[in-house]
Formats: sequence, structure tokens, C-alpha cells
Amino acid sequence: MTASDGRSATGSGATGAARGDTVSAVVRQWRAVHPDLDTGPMEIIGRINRCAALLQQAEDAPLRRAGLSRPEFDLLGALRRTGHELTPGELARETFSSGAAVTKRLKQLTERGLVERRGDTRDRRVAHLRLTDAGRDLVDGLLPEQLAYEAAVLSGVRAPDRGELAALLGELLGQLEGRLDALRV
Amino acid sequence: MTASDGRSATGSGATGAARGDTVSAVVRQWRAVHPDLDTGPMEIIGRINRCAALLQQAEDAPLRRAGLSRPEFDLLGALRRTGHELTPGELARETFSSGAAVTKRLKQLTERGLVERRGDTRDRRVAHLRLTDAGRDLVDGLLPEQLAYEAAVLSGVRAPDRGELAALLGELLGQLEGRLDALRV
DNA sequence: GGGATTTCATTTACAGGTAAAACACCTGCT
DNA sequence: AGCAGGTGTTTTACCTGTAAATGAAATCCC
Repeated sequence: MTASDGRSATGSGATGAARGDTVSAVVRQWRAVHPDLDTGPMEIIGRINRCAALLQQAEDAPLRRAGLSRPEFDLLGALRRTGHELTPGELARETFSSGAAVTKRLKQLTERGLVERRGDTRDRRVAHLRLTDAGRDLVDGLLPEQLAYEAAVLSGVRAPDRGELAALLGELLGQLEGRLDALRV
Repeated sequence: MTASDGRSATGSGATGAARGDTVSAVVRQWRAVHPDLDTGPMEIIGRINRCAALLQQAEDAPLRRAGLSRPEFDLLGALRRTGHELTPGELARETFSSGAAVTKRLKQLTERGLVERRGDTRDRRVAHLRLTDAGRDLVDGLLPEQLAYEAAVLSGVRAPDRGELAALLGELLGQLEGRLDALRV
């Protein structure tokens, strides 16, 4: 969440919402202490981190009622949206988590009867996982709730701005996913 | 990081970067399975979460070299940018973390000689924390590196888009910080 | 002034993640 | 066939964060 990130608007400023959020306050503090530093990146990275933290808290509400954590829901969701069985390794890649984390989640989710495993006949190392009926029903019941909740959370931003924001985030994310490995110092 | 979030562009689309990032792929999968659902929020929330996860990994690089985690750096940064002593409670608020987490971090950071505590004379429950010279030097040395690194990470996005992105994120964050409590279901 | 209440910080017990090692199994080479 | 090396998954040890309980001191208020 990077509370130390933040920076004053360097220029552009489409809708001019530079005042009012905590990040801009943090940025002003840094600029007062280190006037020479280019605090530009904080305006983006600090805000992304802070938004993610706040959204995650809020987002969890509908999930918690179902007794699921966000990573657990992600795993179930991956199984649901791909429509076919997945191996633990594929699930790890699909949900961007480590193999060990997936192993633990699978253990709990199978114990709860939401997921079933089936051993591969050819390669006895791998397992194939699929949702049980209960698991599929849970995801299908939860997803509309979840999306409605998210829509409510975002409703404070005007519709055209939402579209632009989504597009710009897509641009950034595309860059990050493509080129981040190269930057890894 | 919400790998289950994602949704196809509903309209607008400024720069049209909807193809290419993982979130748009996830959204397409969901739409194939549940064509009736409004997957709009995923385009924003899913991307924010994924960006935050990727940025955090990348961002940590300069910090790790100094043996600091991001939350530790946030704590030191809060002390540096405010310029005065802070109590544990204030530090918790300033870094958006729990009191218990701050207690643990302070313990380690004081052991490492980066932070000093001083008891309050009036109220013997509270302590006042400040950076040691070593702590201040560490932050001042690290911050420019950190910012340069962040700038490099963001350099893939064109400058005017960066400004717009910062502004839109500011708008969203302002909304979230102001109205999120009210939404807490 | 002294007990009830509130506030601030820390401790405790625990849940969840990670990195590295361990396992189990497959595959290619000789 | 048999072994070297690679791959897929799980296990282990550990670290960090959280929630809830605790401790300690201030404040309220009769």
C-alpha cells in the first residue's frame, strides 16, 4: 500500500482530482522535505496501492459472508471460468500465486466439499481439480453479488471516467506484464 | 490480486488497450460462461489489483537491497516526511496499518538502530518515535533510488497518459476514502 | 477522591503466505 | 534396462499480519 508514495500533479490533470486524497497529502509532505526530488511516480503507484488496499477490504464483504477469502474465491473462479479441470500448477499460474499456496487452499477447499481431485492416469504426479456441484453453485451465486457490490463501490466515479480509467489501467498493465521481467534489477 | 476479476470494455476506451493484458482474457472467459453478467467492474478493480501485485514485486527490488520490506520503509518514510516525532498510534494511522503490526515493526527497526523511542512525560502509555541519524540517512539515500526505479517501471506509459491516469486514480481514491465506510455492508 | 470508562499500546494465539527442501514420478540418453 | 536430470507437487520451517485479550494509564463524573 505504500503510504510513502505520492507526489504533486506535474501537469496534465484531466479532471483535477489532485486535492482530497491521502496520497496527494503525502506527496506534499515529501516535496516539502525534498523539493528536488521528482515525486511523479508516487501519484500513480501510491494511488494504485492505496486503492487496491481499500478495495480489497471492501470487496471482501460479500465473500466473507460465504466464508471465503479472496484468494480462495479466485481459485474457485479460475475453475469456473475456464470450464475444465485444472492441475495445481495451472491453478497457480491462473491465480498468480505460488504452488505452495495453491496446495494449502486446495486442501481446505476439498475438505469443504467445494472442489474434487482426480489423479492423472498417465502421470501420477499430477492431479486434476474440478468444482463440485456445491462449488459451482457457490461461485455462480456469489459472482453476481460480488459484481453488484463492486459496481456500487465504483459508482462514485462518473461513467465516462470509468471507461477511461479502465483503458489506461489496461495500458499500464499490458506494459507491466510484458516488460516487468526485463526490469527486474 | 483478484484473478477472477476482469471484463470486456463496455464502451469509451480512450487509448484502446483492452487487448493484451491478462485481465481482459479473464473477462472474456467470464463472459463466455455468464453472458448475462455485467463484468464492467472487473476491468477496473481486477486491473488495479493486478497492477498493485506486479508493482509491489518490482518495487521491492531497491528496498530489498537495503534489507527493508515495503511496510518497514513506509514506516520510516512516515517519520521522515512528517519531520517530527510520531506515536505508535499516529504511525499506524499514517501507514494504514494495524497497531499490532506497527508495534512489531518498531521493535525490529529500533533493534536495528534506525529508530529511537522516547517516553512521553505527561502520558506514560505513549512513546514518541523518531529516526536515528542512520535511519534518516537510509531513507534519504533510498528514496531517490526508489523513485528512479518507479519512474523506469512507468516509462512504458506515454507521459500524457500518465498524467491522466494519476488524475483518474486520484478521483477514484478520493471517492473510496470518503465514502467507503458508508458502503461497508 | 475514587471507581467506571475510555484510550493507547503490547501480547498472545493463530491463519496464511513464502522459499527452500523433499518427494515422487517421468523422460531422454547410452 | 538403468540412471541422470527435469518436472509437478507437497512438505517444512519460518515470517508477518490480524483479531482478540491484556495491561497500563489517562479521563469522566458523581
